[in-house]
Amino acid sequence: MIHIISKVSTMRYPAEHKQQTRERIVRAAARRFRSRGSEGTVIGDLMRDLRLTHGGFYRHFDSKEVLFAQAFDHSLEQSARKVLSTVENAPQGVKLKALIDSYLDIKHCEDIAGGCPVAALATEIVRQPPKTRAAFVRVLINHVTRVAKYIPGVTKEERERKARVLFSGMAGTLTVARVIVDDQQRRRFLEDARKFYFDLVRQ
Amino acid sequence: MIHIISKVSTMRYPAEHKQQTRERIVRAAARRFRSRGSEGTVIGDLMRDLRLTHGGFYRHFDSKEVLFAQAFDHSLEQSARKVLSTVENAPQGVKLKALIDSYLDIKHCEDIAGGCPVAALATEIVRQPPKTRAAFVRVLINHVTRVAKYIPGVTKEERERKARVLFSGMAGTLTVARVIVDDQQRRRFLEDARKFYFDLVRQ
DNA sequence: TGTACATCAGTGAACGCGCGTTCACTGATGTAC
DNA sequence: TGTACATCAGTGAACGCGCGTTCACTGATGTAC
Repeated sequence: MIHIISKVSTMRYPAEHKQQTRERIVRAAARRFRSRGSEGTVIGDLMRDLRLTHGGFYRHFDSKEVLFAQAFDHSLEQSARKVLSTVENAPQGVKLKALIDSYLDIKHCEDIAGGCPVAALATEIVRQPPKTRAAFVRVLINHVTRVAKYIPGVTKEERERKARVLFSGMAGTLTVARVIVDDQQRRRFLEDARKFYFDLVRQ
Repeated sequence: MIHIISKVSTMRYPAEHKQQTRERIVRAAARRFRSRGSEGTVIGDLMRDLRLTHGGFYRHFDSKEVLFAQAFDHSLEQSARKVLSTVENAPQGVKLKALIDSYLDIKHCEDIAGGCPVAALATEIVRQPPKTRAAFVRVLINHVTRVAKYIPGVTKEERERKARVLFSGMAGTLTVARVIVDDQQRRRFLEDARKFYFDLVRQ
C-alpha cells in the first residue's frame, strides 16, 4: 500500500511532475504579469519565488513571450470562471446586478494580481503582434458570449453586443479606479460606476 | 530689418532655444510613449528622431521617468482640448452625441500615438508611485469636470460623476477595440459602443 | 532481483545585448571691459 | 568697436547594470537486460 503510494507520487518525471512545475510557473506568472506588467516581470525573480532557478525555465517555455501569452490565457480563463460562477450563484432577478457589482467591487479593484487580466494588461496587449491579438480576441469573445445570456436584450446578437461593450467599459473603469490613490474617492467612483453600468444595461 | 530678424532668430540660447528643444522632446515623447509604452520607448531613438544625440537629453530632463510624467500631462492636455473643442463646435442638442462619436471614432482608434493617453497608457499608470498617480488623478478630474456640463444630470455632482464613469468606460472600450485585428469587427464594435454609451448617459 | 545505461528536470555560471545615465569635450553665443 | 572670457546646449564615447537566454553539468529516475 505504502509502496504503491510512494511509487505513484515519485513516478513524477514523465508528464506528471514536469506538468505540475509548468503549471506552477504559469500560475505564478499570471499573477506577476498582472501586477507588474510584461516588462516588469523578471524570469529570475519568478523562478526564485517557486524555489527554482532561472535556467530551468527554458525546459518549459521557449521564451518569456510565450509564457506571457499562456499566463494571459490562464488568468482570463480564471477570471471568466469567477464571473460566471458569481452570476450563476446569484438569485434569479439580481443576476445582472451581481455581475456588475462583483466586477466593480473594491476587492476586485484591490486585487490586481488575481483580477481580470484585461483591466490589468489591456494596453500591453494592444502592442502584441496581430497573431497574438487575434488569439486573445477569440478567447475574449468566447468568454463574454458565455455571460451574454444574463444581459437583457431581444436577440442573442443584441445581448452579445451589449456584453462586449459592458465588459470593455467596466475593465477601463476598474483600471482608472486603480489609479485613484485616495481610498474614499476610489470607493465612491466604483459605486457611481456600478449604478451607471447597471442603468445602462438594463436600459 | 534683416539684421533685427536674424538677431532675434539666433538669439536662442537663453530660454527660447532651449525651451523649444524641450518642447520638441516632450511632443515626440508624448507620441512615442502612447504607441510603444514606457519601457518600449528608448531615449536614444527618441532623440535621433529629433536629429539630436542621447547625451543632450539630460540637459532637459533629470530622467526618463520625469519625461514620462511630462509627456503624459502634455498628451492629456492635448486630448482634452480636442474633446472640448469637438463638443463646443457641435450644434446645440447633439453635443453629447458628438462627444461620444468622436471619442469612439475609428480614426481615434487607429491613432494611438495622437489619441487619448488614458486609453493608451492606463495600465502603466496604475503601476506608478502614489505621488505620480495622485497628480494624474488631479489633472484627469480637472479635464473631465470641464466637459461635465454637456452631460445630462440634475445636479453638477451628478453630471461630473457620470462624466468620470463615461470617460473611463470609453477609454477601456477604445483600448479593447485596438486589440481587435479585423477591421470590420473593430468598426462594428465601436459602433455598438457608441450606441451603448449614448443610451447610457442620456438615460 | 540486481546492474548498466539513457533520459531529462533542474542548476548556476557565463554570455551578450540593450539601454539609461555620465562625463569630458566642443563650439556657438552673450557679456564684461 | 574689438577682444578675452564665461556659459551652456549639444556631442558621442564609455560605463554599468539588468535581464533574457545558453550551456555544460548533476543527479534522480525509468528501462533494458
